[in-house]
Amino acid sequence: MKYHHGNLKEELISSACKICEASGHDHMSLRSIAKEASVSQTAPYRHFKTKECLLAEVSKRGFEELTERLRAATSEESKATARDRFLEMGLAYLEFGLEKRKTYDLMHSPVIDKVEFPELLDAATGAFEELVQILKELFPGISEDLLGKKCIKFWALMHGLVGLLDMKIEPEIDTNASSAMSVVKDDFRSFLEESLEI
Amino acid sequence: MKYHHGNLKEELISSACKICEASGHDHMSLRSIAKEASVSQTAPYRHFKTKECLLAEVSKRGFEELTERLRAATSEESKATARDRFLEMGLAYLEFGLEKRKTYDLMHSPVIDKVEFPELLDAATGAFEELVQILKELFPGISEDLLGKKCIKFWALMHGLVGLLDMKIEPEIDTNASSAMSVVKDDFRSFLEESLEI
DNA sequence: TAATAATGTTAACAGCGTAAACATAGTATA
DNA sequence: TATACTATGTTTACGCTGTTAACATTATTA
Repeated sequence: MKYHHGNLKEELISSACKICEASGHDHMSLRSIAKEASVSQTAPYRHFKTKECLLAEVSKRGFEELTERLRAATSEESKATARDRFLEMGLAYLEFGLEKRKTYDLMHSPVIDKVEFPELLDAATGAFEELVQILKELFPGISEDLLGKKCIKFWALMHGLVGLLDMKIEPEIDTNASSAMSVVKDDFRSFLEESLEI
Repeated sequence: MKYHHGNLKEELISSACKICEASGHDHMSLRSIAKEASVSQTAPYRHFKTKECLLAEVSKRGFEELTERLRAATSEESKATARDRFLEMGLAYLEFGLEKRKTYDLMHSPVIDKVEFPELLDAATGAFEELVQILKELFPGISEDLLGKKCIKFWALMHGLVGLLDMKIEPEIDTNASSAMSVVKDDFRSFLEESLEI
């Protein structure tokens, strides 16, 4: 066991990511992260000024993975139509939000003030840019105003859906049949397509 | 200063609400809440089994206020059309989310597991029910499936918008003019109306 | 080779949620 | 009315947390 770790910063981040997705960000303690990386509890302070800085890094990784997934979904290599690739992107967003729900929560948690972390803001904007690109392709020559509205609408709808999908707030309708949410799931494609209209 | 407070439970809740909206729920300590109510730091334990129970009560109050605002917005006393009252409800939701942003965050925070607090779940469902009612009025005889889809769509859109409205993730469009978000704000009515279609 | 910087550890601090033991006040019962 | 009981408050204490300061070890550089 050597005194100097060599790659501690990276290992702390991946330990933090692991703990975040396993237990949720409010159960992430600096000490548990340090322990996960087999290092003393104050070692992280050589690499991160505060706990929030480490959490910001985890959040940033989350946005980077989201960006990557969105990019893959809309990749032109798939030869599919722009509309289909847009739909794939919607699915990819939803899948990320549900699969990595706890990380997704951290990414949108007010505990990290994005204004204080420009790189995190960039990562988040990067994900948004994937949406902008596919919409520009889908609507060539679209006005900035309309593009903005479509972006916000899609993003809000997806973000809202992720938030609702594992909450149990549902209308008291058709309780013995499938829930309102599963209706959306089953019909996600038309749900998404409709979000293109405005 | 009498030993027995008389109305401590209520005062603890309102102190908690106050601190929540002032500082955000991750800065709410049981001790600071007790201090705000001028009482010893363990006094809350005579009224709440854990801190989470007190937070759940704050969250519940939030959903009750939201429900009240939605109900007021769609009140038939206004003599407006169902469509207009629906639009008012959308505005009311957004206003609540932005005005009481920190409470709104608590209400949707994963730190409180709604499944463990049936009364909280009821309060949240109550707000949702306001939406169900106005949509039933707006679309008489609507099928349960379609109603469910419209509910989810509206709810997700509103929830997503609140989440986005003070985040700075925006597309790089028209940077010298108004932001994409302000476009949505200016055109909120048509944005909302469109959400009725599906 | 010696000084310095980088990166680790240990010790200590105040603030946190919570439990246990105790104190006081209100209420029911004899 | 006296006494027991219950409800509701306080004090004390525990382990966990983020963070700082002081110290130890290794790597780098003059």
